[in-house]
Amino acid sequence: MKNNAASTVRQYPCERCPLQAFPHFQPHDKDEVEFLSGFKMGELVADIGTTVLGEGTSSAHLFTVLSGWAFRYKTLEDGRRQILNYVLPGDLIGLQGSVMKEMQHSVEALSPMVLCMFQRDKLPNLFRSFPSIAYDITWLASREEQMLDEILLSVGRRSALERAAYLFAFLFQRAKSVGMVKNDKLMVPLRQQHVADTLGLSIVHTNKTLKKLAAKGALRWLDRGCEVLDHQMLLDISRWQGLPSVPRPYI
Amino acid sequence: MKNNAASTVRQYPCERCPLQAFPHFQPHDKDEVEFLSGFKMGELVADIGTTVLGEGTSSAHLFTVLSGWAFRYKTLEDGRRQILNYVLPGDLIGLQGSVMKEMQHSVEALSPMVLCMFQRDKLPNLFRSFPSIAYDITWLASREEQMLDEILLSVGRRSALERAAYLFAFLFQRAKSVGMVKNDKLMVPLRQQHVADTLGLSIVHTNKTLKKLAAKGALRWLDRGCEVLDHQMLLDISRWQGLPSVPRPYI
DNA sequence: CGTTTCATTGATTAGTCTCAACGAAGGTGG
DNA sequence: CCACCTTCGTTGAGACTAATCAATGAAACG
Repeated sequence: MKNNAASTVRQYPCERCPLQAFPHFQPHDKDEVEFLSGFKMGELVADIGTTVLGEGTSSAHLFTVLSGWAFRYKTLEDGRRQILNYVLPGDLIGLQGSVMKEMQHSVEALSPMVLCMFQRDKLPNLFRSFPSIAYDITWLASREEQMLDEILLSVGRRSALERAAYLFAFLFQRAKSVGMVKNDKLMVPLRQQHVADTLGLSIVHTNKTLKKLAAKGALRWLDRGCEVLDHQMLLDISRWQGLPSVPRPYI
Repeated sequence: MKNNAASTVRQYPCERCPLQAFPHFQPHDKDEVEFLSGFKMGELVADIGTTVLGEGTSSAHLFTVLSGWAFRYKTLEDGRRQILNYVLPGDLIGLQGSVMKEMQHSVEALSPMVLCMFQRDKLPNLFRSFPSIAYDITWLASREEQMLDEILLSVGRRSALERAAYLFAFLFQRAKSVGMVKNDKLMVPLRQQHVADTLGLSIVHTNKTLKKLAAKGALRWLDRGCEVLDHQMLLDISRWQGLPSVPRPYI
């Protein structure tokens, strides 16, 4: 809930975008990099707990995550919160705010983050000048929808244990594709409250469910956050076949 | 589950697109209509129960609904089904299949439908030739994401009664914007099984929940389908403030 | 007119929530 | 450096929500 000061610098020129390093990220050609370089306004460095984008605001820029974790969420009037999805490097946020009137959800940092910041007014110009990048944006929007479809299936129809297993298998796969998995293990910077608000469960029942997964050796809960230990077991428990592994764009 | 024969005719030229009639649908200019006319391959007429798009297929065209109701869904291996969203006139379906490898969900007709069918290979060309239409497609993708966000919030965090009320308030608003609401009442062509699979509840509990809404006078269950009677009551019960009412594009 | 689909209802069980209390770790201010 | 406070994770008990099982009637379908 904090809204920490966030500095705006420019550490990574687009020619040396850190996202290039990841295997299935499709490279841009020279013209595109040049255009994006002008489209980019700067970088936003955000601390843990910073609200990067707030529901109801229309100001909003468009961001690509360069490093760090965040989550998207909505709340009901009485405070009940639902986490909609997680945001990892290469993900685009704020498109809703750019394309529609205003944001209908918020985004909060789970770890220190660096974000690449774009000017939303220039989006129509981008569509005119660089159809290939416009297509990439649509691709990313489509992927977000696909992830939401899976998450909704999970929350609606899987049992608590399956749901939890699905969540960590999902995060593992996404994190792996951006080089965050070391030694086939992953550290996820979440509180149990985040897990509960993702799965649509109470915090107490979430705790009991996580204990079961830990007892099976699928993961381990640490002081603040959790370590995914056995990705395959999580896939088995959730009966999920995993994300399609295809080359993906980024902007 | 039926896959009825579906005929392909061309009853509505783009210049006389039936979607023009709806108040907040943004009109296209002449150039756009001309282009869309070439982009359009024909019309698909689908019966109740027809699978318009199937999970795992990549063939898939891109469709805009001209009339009728459908729903998008995913299933788990053991048959548990989650309905992800409903599809009404003006909605675009099959974008995932066009942009990514293949469809990750299915779409089934709830009523007789007429769909406008586009050739997916021409999508990159559309992005090159008509950035304004490309932008509209992105707008529609963003709107779908926004709807999914709300539905996920509902399934994850609302009680059974609130969830059911939200569903019918949501359908009422969407249907109203495409002229389906007469006399402030709406007929929704659903079985209780559809409602259950949308809300993530069992059919028995869904039945009991719907009875409560009916007892309050918010809706009425008929032989096959339901009539929404009191939209305001549904809004109150679900504590939902409704969809933003803004002009929207269509293709 | 038999068969299937759909809605309905009651009884029982299972899963999840709420309430409550406590301990451990980390942060803060004196 | 210590004392206090807050946050976070953990656990048990009891209450409640929703699932499952089972049976029935009504309407649609062939």
